[in-house]
Amino acid sequence: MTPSSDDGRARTRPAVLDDVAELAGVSAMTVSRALNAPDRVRPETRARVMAAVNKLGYRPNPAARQLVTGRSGVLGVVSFDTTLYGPASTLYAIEQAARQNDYVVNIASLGALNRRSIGEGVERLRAQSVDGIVIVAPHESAADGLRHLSPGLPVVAVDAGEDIPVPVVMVDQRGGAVRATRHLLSLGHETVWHLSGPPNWIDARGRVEGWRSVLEAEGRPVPEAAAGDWSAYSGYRLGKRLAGDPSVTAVFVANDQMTLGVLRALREAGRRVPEDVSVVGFDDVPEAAYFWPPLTTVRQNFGEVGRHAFRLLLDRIQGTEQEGPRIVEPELVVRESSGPAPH
Amino acid sequence: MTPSSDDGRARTRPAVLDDVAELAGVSAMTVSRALNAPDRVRPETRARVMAAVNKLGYRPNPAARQLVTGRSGVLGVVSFDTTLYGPASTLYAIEQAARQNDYVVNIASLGALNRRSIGEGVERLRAQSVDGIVIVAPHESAADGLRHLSPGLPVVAVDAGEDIPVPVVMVDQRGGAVRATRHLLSLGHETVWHLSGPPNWIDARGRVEGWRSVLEAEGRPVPEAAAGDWSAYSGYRLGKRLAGDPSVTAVFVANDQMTLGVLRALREAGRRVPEDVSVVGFDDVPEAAYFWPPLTTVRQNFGEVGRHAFRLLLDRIQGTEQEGPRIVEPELVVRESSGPAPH
DNA sequence: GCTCTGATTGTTAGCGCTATCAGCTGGGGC
DNA sequence: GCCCCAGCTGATAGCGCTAACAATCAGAGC
Repeated sequence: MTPSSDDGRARTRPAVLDDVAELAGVSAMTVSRALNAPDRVRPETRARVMAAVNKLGYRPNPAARQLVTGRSGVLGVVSFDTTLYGPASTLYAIEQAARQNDYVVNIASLGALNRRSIGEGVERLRAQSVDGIVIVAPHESAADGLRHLSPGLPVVAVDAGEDIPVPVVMVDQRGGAVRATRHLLSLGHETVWHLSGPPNWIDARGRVEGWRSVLEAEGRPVPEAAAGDWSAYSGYRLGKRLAGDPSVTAVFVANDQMTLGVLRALREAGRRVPEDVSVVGFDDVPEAAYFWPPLTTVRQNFGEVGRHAFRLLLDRIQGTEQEGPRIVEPELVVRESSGPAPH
Repeated sequence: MTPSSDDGRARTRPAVLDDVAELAGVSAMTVSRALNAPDRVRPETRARVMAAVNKLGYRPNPAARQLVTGRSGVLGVVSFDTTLYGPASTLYAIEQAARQNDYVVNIASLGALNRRSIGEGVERLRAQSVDGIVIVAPHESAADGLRHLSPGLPVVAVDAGEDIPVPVVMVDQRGGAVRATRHLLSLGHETVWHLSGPPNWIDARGRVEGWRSVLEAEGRPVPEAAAGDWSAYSGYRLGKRLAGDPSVTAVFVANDQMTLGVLRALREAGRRVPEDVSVVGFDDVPEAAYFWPPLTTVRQNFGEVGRHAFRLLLDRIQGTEQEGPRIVEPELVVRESSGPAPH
């Protein structure tokens, strides 16, 4: 199992293929085959080789292997701020999927989101000879950056909108927003206000579109949407403005963090949730069920997104261009922050 | 800047060192030097080489370089659940620091925390020939796993407790808990209850110790601490029990997520915060200021932790064994969830 | 003029592995 | 008996790069 230490001599350098070959009494090539294509070696020989491998604690040198095969077994993930729940969860899912397929994951977090930084992230990974890249950056600059990619490396994107020269896995933001808005209308609210995410974020846009489309289809007044920056602080600030307007009875907020701020603003203004105002968030972060009141929100299945993205990338790397699912449907989770419209 | 495409011929294979050498009219070695040790090449020659590099869009092959130098420029980070705020922030900081020093980061997230999984994570990274590893796993099993590491690879740990055969960067959990507890006592509370994290987590233990030590030093009654699992749900469940006991006027909770659950439990029981019960959390997640009421909590500077860990690892890789700071002091952030004891 | 020195460049070899083809064996078909 | 083929193993070469040493050259010193 572990390198033997029972032979008295101190270990000088790590074992290489030739050491194993010598110990097993075969050629280096046979060792290589025993490891990489076991069926092409007689079982008995294979057993001898494996014994030698274990005895010496041999580990293949990936650099040498890559040099000759051209593949590294490493995937790159370019992402913005992996501290946020969404990107972190997606990254996590990609990493899990990658591990199960014997890939490791190399990350390039971006300090800022713009076309240049995306390009830099990709270049940094490419310089490491990754076999493929997943770009998690649901921002319009990402779309922009993706159009200027140097070719020759499999790339897939997550939540990058349409009109992109690479395959994209996305959550149906629009659909999620539609569900949230319909839910509020179905509770008797005359219309629904919206606090959006930053307008240059792809998913923020999708949510605005979904929300607006429902109101328009139903012939409801469409209040102006104010944009936050995803933070609880921005939700609080915008929420204070909304709280002062007694005609506001239903608010759909772009994410759960902002919603937390909105809830506080409403409370400070003495408006009860859901009796006076119904609130619906987006994401379903693990804490959403413990907000006060427990938050009705739209759950994004980031795990599924990550797994699809990995699968799509793997297909491109292997040239097996089967079309996997690329749209993940979010799900409305009704809790207590939404209720019947006050009369 | 970009590979030239003005030469008419279609690009067949990526340029290698010899291609650059030929175009520049020098030997391969000179190109290598121009790239890696610019002062050892005449400026004029260097300029010719760089021109050829740009013209061909040449990128060094890291596998080939690694094969001969023995260094990969890759660091590994082993971490448990990078979805959580703490690990995610630490990872992020490590990655940023690594980037600034021309390292890239490979991640190995663990699905479970036990001795075997830690070993597997390390092995997986080691199999990729990383130059060093940071282990972010503040769990007793990590400590255990660290004692069984195969040697020969620089490793540092984050929050791994004492008694570990590798250098450790840690947040002074004890100190943070002491500050939180003293703060509550200073507000006139007779004693402080504690809801802890899982007992086999190193930092959960440190917080318990700090809390207990203050109560003992002050001769206050030491209530039994109940253990949660870091989740808001567990905080809610444990909080309900505390909420039923009217003698409870001050609670120190092991992290902010659990605190969110506690706040909800108290509210449901009709106990006001901070008028009836003061609550202090730990971590200062970005949302803590928007809890209701805004949360008094202990801020951990994960960024600093990550940077120190990287620096420490780099020192070990380079053999420059200067002692950097290894303890990061957390800071009490007083907001509105703590107040004077009721009489 | 001649040697010596330092700056610059080139040559050789090899890092550890696998692709490719060659060699060897034994058994089946004729 | 002979050939052929499949099954297994080995020899050789080379992936792209850099460490180590060798070679070259101009100018300094005598």
